[in-house]
Order: sequence, then C-alpha cells, then structure tokens
Amino acid sequence: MAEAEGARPSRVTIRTVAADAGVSVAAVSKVLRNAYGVSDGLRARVLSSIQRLGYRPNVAARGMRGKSFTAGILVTDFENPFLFDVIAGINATFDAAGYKSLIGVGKGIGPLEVRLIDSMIDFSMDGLVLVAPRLAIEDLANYSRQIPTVVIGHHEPLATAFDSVNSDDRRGAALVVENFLRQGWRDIAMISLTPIDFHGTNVTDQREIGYLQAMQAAGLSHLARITHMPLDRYDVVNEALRAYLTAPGLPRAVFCWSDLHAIELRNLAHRLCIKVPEDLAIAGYDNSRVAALPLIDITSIDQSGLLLGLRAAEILLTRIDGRAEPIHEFIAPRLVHRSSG
Amino acid sequence: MAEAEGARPSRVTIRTVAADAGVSVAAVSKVLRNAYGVSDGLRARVLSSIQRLGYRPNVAARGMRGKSFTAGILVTDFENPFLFDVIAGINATFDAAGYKSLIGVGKGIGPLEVRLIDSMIDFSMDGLVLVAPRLAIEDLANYSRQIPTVVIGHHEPLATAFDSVNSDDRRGAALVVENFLRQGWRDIAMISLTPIDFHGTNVTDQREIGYLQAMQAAGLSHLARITHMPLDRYDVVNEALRAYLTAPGLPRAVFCWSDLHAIELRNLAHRLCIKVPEDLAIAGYDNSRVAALPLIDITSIDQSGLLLGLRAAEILLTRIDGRAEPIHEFIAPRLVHRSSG
DNA sequence: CGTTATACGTATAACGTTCTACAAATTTTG
DNA sequence: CAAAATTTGTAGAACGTTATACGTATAACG
Repeated sequence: MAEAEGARPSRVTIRTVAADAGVSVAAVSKVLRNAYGVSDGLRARVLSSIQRLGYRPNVAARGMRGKSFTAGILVTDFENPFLFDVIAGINATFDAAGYKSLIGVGKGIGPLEVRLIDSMIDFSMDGLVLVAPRLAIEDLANYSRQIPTVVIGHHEPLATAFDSVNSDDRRGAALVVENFLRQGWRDIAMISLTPIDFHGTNVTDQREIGYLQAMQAAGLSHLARITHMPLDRYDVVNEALRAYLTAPGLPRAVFCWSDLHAIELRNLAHRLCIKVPEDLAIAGYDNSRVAALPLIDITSIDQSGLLLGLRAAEILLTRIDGRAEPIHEFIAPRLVHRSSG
Repeated sequence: MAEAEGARPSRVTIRTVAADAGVSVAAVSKVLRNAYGVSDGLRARVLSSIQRLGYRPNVAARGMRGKSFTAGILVTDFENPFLFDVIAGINATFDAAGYKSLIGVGKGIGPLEVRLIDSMIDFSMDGLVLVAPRLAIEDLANYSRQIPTVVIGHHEPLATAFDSVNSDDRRGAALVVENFLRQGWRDIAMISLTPIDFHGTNVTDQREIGYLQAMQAAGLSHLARITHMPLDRYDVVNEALRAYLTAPGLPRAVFCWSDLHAIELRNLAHRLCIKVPEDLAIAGYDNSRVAALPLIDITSIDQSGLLLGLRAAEILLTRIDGRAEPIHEFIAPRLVHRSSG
C-alpha cells in the first residue's frame, strides 16, 4: 500500500458544506443542532451535502461555544479488573445518548489526576466521571463547581456540587461476615487497605465500619481486628501477607479488601500448607475474573461495576442538562460463594 | 462541606492575564509559546500573573490554530492485561515531553474505533497511538494521512503514512517451540486466534508463521497443527477448550495464543485430571500477572509492553515534529519459564 | 550623527463552530 | 386586502487561542 506523501488533506468545514449546499454557514449550523427555523427542503439539501462531503463537526471548535458531547472518565489504573465493568457501563449509557468518552489514567497520583482533569476541562468536555479519585477534597469541590461531575467509589453524602454513585460498602462487608458466621466461624479478621486519603469518608472506611458493625451485631466485637496493607507495591503486599500467615494468632477466616489480596493470600496459604477453607477461610472483594477461575476460586463480593457505571453516566447526563440538586445513590452488592470460604 | 450553588465561575483566559499584567494578549501568547521577542522583565511579569490567577491555556482553542500537546491512545479493551504495560510506557514518554494522553476504548468494534478516532481528530489532538486496531486497512491508511499515527501490534512493514512498533511475533512463537523441544517434546500443537481481520499482515498470522517455521526447522512439519479459537466470548472459549482436551489425538504440548487461553486450559486440565506438564505442557503469551501466580504458573512470552509503549510514543513525537520517512521497529520477546512447560 | 539592524510589543486576522439579532418572505388574521 | 404574525434564512459577533505583519524604541555601525 503506497499512499500519497506530503501535505495532509485540508479539512471539510462547515463552510465547505455551506458552499456546496448553496446556503449560509448559519443555516448549516442550525441543521446540525436541529434548531428552530429550517424548512424540510433546506434540511434535506444540507444533509445530503454533509453526506457527500463526509463532513464532521470539529468538536474543539464546537466546545468553545456550545457542547462537545464528550465526557471525560478518570480512573486510577487498569490493574483493578473491577474498572473494566464500570467503564463498560458508562460507555453503554453514553453510546445511547450520542455521547463519547475519553479516559484518563491517574495512577492514583494526585497531581497527575489534577493535570488530567485540567486537560479534560480544557478540551471543553461536557462532564466528568471520576472513579475512586485520590484527589484532595478541596480540589474535588473546586472542580465540581467548574464542570458537571459524578464520582464513583467515594462517599461524601453531604456534597452538593457533585453527585455520587457507590456500592453499599457497609452492606458488602456485612455480607461477608454473615457468610462466615453461617458456616460457623467466629474468629473473623479483616485485611484492609492502608489509608491513603486525608478525609474520612472513603470506601475503605465504609467497609471497615460495615465489618465492625456486623461483628458487633453478632456479639463478636472482642474478636474483630483489622490489619492494614497497601495494594500497589506487589512485593510489599506479598511480604506483609507472608508475615500475616506465619504470625501467631492466625484467625479462622479473613475478609480481604480486594480480590488481589485474597488471591495472593490463597497462593501463599497453598505454599505454606495451610488448607483453605479447612484451616483458613478467605473472602475477597470485586468478584474479579481471576477470583472466579477454578484454580483460584475465591468467595467475593460483586459490586456490579456495570450498574455503577450505567447509573453514574445517566446521572451525569441530567446534571449536564442543568439539574442543581445533588444525587447520591447506592447500589446493592451481592455475595458470590466459592470454595475458599 | 457546602459550596456555593449557582453559576459556574467564568474561566481565566489569556485576556484576563494580559489585563492583570498590563500587557497585550499577544505578549502573553508569546510567553506561553516561548516565542521570539520577549524581554526578561515582561516574561517575569506575565509569568507571575499566570501564577497568581491560576491561568491554564484552553487546549481546545489552542488546538484550533497550533498544537494541543495531547495525543490519543486507542485500545481494544482492558481485559487483556498486556495493555496495562503498554499504556504505562506510552504515558512515561509523554509525561517527559510535556504531552498528555487520553484513551479511547474501541472494544475491538470497527465502527466504534472509527468514531473514537474521529473524536480524537476533532479534538485536534496532535497524534495517535493505535494499539492492535481492528480497523479496516483503508481506514487506517486514510486516518494516518490526516494525523500522525503510530501503530502497535499490527504488522504492515510497507506502509509509509504511519509508523509501527511490534514485538517480534515470529521470534516469540519460535521461542516457545524451542523451549518445548529442549524438554524433549516433539508433538507440539498451537491454539491460535480465530481470524477477525480482513488483511493478512496481523499479529496472529505472524505467530502462526513463526510456529510453522520453527516446527519445520526441527523437521516436525508433519506434526504441526493449528486450532483456531475466539477470545472474547468466555463461554465459547471454555467449551472449545473442553472439546479440545477430550478429543482424541491430544498433543504433548500446546502453544496458546494468549495467557487467557492457557490459563483456561490449565484449569480445565486440572478438572479433567490431565497432569500439567507431565501429560500436557502448556505455554501462553503476554506474561500476564495471572500467569505468574503460583497457583497458575504458566510459561509465557513477555512482549515487554512497557518498551513497546515507550518506543511508540517516542516515534510518534518525531513524526509530529515533521518526519516523513516511515519507521517500523521490532522489540525482542523473552520467554519466562514456569512449571506448566 | 544619521542610518541600519535588532530587540521588544502590539494590532489583528485567522481557526471552526454556535447563537443572537435581524431582514425577507410567507401565511394568517380581522 | 391591509396589517399582523409567523416562518425561513442570513449577517456577524462571540469563544480562547496562535501567528503574521507591523510599529517603535534602543543599540550598533561607519
């Protein structure tokens, strides 16, 4: 395949279309936005010109005055398989509404997230979906005043400038405890995430509260204990889990903050000849594909990422349309039982 | 936290800065682009105003005349963990060059990919990195004439309008065959991907060629056989693999197109009491994190996604800077040996 | 000391849209 | 059938930048 070298072909603009159809630029714009005041004849003429020339409105120029019909999605990274479903859900809603989305990867680094959001605003996107942002709370408040924003995975029920959609993390944690109790285990511990945020309203806290409350409800407060671990540094996690398994006072059952912890834990248990679930029961969170593999097979909480994404996008669209009152919504989690506990 | 309701604050523009610094808009623009003809005094004044007001140039407006310093990345989906490294590599290079990236998820659906690329062009992005695009060849040729483009995971060494960076897929396949041969196995089969593309230059073909050539080099052409399977539909894959394992004439060793196949295969073998690697040796591709888990532990080819991404971004930057001669580069793959074969 | 370079700034026309006025043509009224 | 109301289309000013062309000071030259 050999294509012509040299200058890139000049773009078909609204002016090209107007000239071709023999009408004014304004008329073409009206057709594009299907605004008031176009006859059927004119519309047909313009539409056929658009078709013939393969015209596409320039989003950048469009955004400078009106809407760009594009929203930005900010995620931390792709390592967490849960995000895949969330994004699929968001995009499904957007597709149906004629919106497009572009994704930024913030890697959980505050300053990078800030830059990406800046970038999205600068591209005059119409709205933002932030998934588990690590932003400082004042940045979040600040941005949401500049651009319609929906947050997933960040509890802040009193915020008015942005909306949120969350899995009911307290309920999720309770589901795990109840599941363990049903099997007769009482010595239930939790492995949670090392706090990284400065504020006290995030997902991790909710799950810990849910765990503690469920233990209390069962009269087991004295057995409840939480160990914190990071998620990002693989070797650190591995070392910490190994220490956890070899220390005295190993619990009967462990509720892990993420499948990634749970998977690692089952692997290590296997190596150390600790039988799962006979000696140690394990449950994870996110119901990831790996957890479902027969060789791994870990009980997990399904957050229904798809639904979270769907709703977040729907809510964003109404916020873009001018709604001012905040919406804070919860999605019910679901426990998937497997051989690990 | 309660923030003020109502109108979103109006943006700080280049005009605001100019007024604040007591200079012309043009002067500010010059400082921004560090163009010729600004005194140190003026620069300092403008810079301090920018700082104080928190001014950020609007990328959309910027892109309408000059560069937007943003590139688009198109990926198929996030299910394939290999993409994670690629994106990290791309972003590392971009970061260093003051570029930002926004990601579109094409889900391997041609029309959606087309829309996303359109969108990126419309946002006047400076360039495109396409990762394993499913685009029709004429679309690819067409787009690469409109905007600087680098493709990863798509072999087309004669293309002049775009650049490419690829893992040496033939060599990767050969590495697997050689590994199996070293262990004394001769009856080596391949599970490849059901062809989805219309053209004959893609990754899948390259791996098949590499496999066949390596078998031939070992005088084993008569034993070489390739079975095709899809990747997307989980249940279909599972069913196909089960049939594969129970049919007569099971090979001694299987080279799988992706870790996702290999993982599923090892799981099923486990269920069917086929010992790995004693009865059946398995190798995958991509060296994903799951393949590395002790409970899974599958021999795999590392494509070095990070390096692929790094180089692709570097090459894109030079193409944006005006290079006209095409670059088509290869990265050497590496075999990671594990217990599966 | 006049002439020429050179450095520094400024107006202002793009870029591709949207959208508010407004004019012209057509239809509906009384 | 004139007056009013409505429909249909057009100018042209934004939007926030870049970049060209052009003035001035100031410095260098013979």
